[in-house]
Amino acid sequence: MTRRPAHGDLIRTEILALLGSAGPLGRAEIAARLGVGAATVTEHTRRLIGEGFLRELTPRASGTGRPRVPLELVSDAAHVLGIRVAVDHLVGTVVRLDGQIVDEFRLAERVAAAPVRLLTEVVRHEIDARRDTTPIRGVGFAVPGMADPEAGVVRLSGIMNWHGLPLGAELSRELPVPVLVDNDLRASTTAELLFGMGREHDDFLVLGIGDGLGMGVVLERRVQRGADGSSGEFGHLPVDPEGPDCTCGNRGCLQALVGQAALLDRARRAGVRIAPEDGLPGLVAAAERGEREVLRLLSDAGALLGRCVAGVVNVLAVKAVKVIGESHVLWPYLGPSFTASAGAGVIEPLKDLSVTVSPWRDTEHARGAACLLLARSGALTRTLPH
Amino acid sequence: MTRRPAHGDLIRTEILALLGSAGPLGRAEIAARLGVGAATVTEHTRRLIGEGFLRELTPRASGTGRPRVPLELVSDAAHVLGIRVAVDHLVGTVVRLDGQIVDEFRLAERVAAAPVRLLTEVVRHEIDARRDTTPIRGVGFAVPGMADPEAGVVRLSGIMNWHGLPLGAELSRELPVPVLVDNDLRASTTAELLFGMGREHDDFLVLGIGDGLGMGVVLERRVQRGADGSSGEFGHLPVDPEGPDCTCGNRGCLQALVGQAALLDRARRAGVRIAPEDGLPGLVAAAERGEREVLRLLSDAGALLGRCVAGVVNVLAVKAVKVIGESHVLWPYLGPSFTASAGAGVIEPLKDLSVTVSPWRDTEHARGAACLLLARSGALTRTLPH
DNA sequence: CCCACTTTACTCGGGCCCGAATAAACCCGG
DNA sequence: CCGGGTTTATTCGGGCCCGAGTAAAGTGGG
Repeated sequence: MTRRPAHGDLIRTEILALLGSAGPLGRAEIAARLGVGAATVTEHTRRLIGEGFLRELTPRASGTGRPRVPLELVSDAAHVLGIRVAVDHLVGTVVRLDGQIVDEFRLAERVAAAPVRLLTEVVRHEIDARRDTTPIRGVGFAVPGMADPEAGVVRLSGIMNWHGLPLGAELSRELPVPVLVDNDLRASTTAELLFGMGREHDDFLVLGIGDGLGMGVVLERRVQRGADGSSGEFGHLPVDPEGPDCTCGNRGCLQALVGQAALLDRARRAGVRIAPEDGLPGLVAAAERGEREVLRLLSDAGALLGRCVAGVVNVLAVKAVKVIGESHVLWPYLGPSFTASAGAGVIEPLKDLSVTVSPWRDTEHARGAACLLLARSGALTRTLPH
Repeated sequence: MTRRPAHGDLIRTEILALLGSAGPLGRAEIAARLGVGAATVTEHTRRLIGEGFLRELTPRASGTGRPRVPLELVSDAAHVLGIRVAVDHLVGTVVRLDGQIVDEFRLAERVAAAPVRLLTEVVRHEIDARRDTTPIRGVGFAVPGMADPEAGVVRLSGIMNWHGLPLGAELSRELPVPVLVDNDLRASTTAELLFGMGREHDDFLVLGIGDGLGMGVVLERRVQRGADGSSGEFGHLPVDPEGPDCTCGNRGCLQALVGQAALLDRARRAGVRIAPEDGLPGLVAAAERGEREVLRLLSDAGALLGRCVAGVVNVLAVKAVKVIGESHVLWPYLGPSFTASAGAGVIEPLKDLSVTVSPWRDTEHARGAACLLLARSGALTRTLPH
């Protein structure tokens, strides 16, 4: 019976994201596209203009009728910082209101042992360096593992060895700006909702293929979190009770069969020569060389992935899937069988399932982390530190 | 960007359902349990009392402080009719505000060919018969197949041979009360949300085991519908690409492996003697006799089901599953392996997944259909026909 | 018996969203 | 150049929800 707040400013956020991705629009068109009353748009835009987030352009007559007044997002009115925390490095991005990255950096630090101290240091440095230009209005952190964004707690991150770490609270104490923490894939899912798939779909899945396999779920334009923020553990979908042991303690998880490590392992055991130090690139290279075993392995993996995704698609009846993650470089080899198998496994009314893959860089989760802030535009207007 | 209405009166509905299942409560306690402001409860209860749906009981001092004024649901203030439409019969229930069934009937009619005429007739008769007692305020229909409750259209029901049948619109024209149409499992899921699992969980799954296999999904106290209301097709989860053909046209669907028909078929092929005319009871009898093959078959089926459910649980991070459907009579034989396998397939933080089975009768979907009305209490207060 | 104290319930002002009515700003044709 | 038509934007009143403050109705101690 816990009534979960829709963490306010939903329409504000939608207006900003719409103008950020679809360019200047008149108020009437904003209302139409968002399915919102015209009065609501007038009221919100008035305030957003006052806050400097929007700007009116000169009216342009469009044939007949009163000319619309296009509203433009002032993209640089606010910047937010997004940090992706990985096991052996950090990626940071400075992101504008329209979701575009204006700056990025990478640090080869292992933060697992003393996350609060190290992250505080990095963020403080970045905030200070930008004090004289567009100031940073908030920081988002994308972490691997199960993170509860409401509480700002990392419930369980095996790879970081964190258990119930109250990262949000501790960083909030140290930092002069709002702090949000979420799972890395959900962060990128949020970015998709605001600036990617969300432009065309209210319901979609985000399949994250990388070290692990994750699934972001968006239903009715809400990123689903599940109990304690532990949703999206697609990699631990049980596939084969007789399958190999998984890091999670169970057997035959999807990830233990077609995760990155599993693919490498199986390729090597099939006799493919991949040097220990170049994992994923080695696999790609082998595929590019046309090694039969690798191609078959990847094709089978794609088919299995497609079947599992089809299962989720059938249950939730979504019409679109976006594929992201560092293993996207394998997509030329996974994709065909994935698409075929997903199509074959999906019920008739969903046969036109759209599967999208787009270029992926390490910065994407960091951008997603920044988008956590943009998704709660209310956080952007808190008073800045003096 | 379609903004979906939360089909109003959400709090009204929650108040009625809470009082219907938890007995008389003071306003303060209602507010606390629903996580709603006290002012909101005052305002709503005032109106509900005015409408005759609630009644104040005599204040009872509870130790110290101002005595609470318990509010009681006037269960018989309104009745709704719920009709389950099955391929070879109809089940009707008259349901009170608290979700209890006050009357039920069963008709061995095949309505597939002329549904509007037959259903109109049945409902009109029932409304007329009750005109002098508590009048019927609305009718819900639970149909097999994909139904879009917003539009009231049955998109696709193979078993009824309906394609895009606008049942809601046509019945609305013929009937003097509000009409709602939904998929049968989602109807029962709605009943669970109001009066069952929903009392303890905001997020849960409803596994429907019967002729087909379905899955109702409740997230953040909302019954998910998916695109065009076609969510929940758990039975067509692709399990084995080499598996048997399924009625849906694909191969190796879960339902083709462990649906009722599949189980019967496999039992017979394993040499178990079950008369053609007693399907499910025959299977139960064989299991009760302790036939090895049947027990193993059912145990394997339970394990497979549990694994598939675990997959969905992992992705959505729900903490509870309710099992309903006519095959619940098999649960003594499916259940143990189901529970074990679901537990084994679920990630660590979800290991305490609660699996509940409760007695099931044919009337349940009909009750669910009635609950569709109760879930939109606004529909109950439309002016009655003269 | 009256006065703190506690708990419950209500009132009030404000925020947010909407639909309908109104105003604004243009086109064009006579 | 003026009024009808059209599209855009704003205003206004109402519904719904909330938090904070206030009133109500009891208890128990001095």
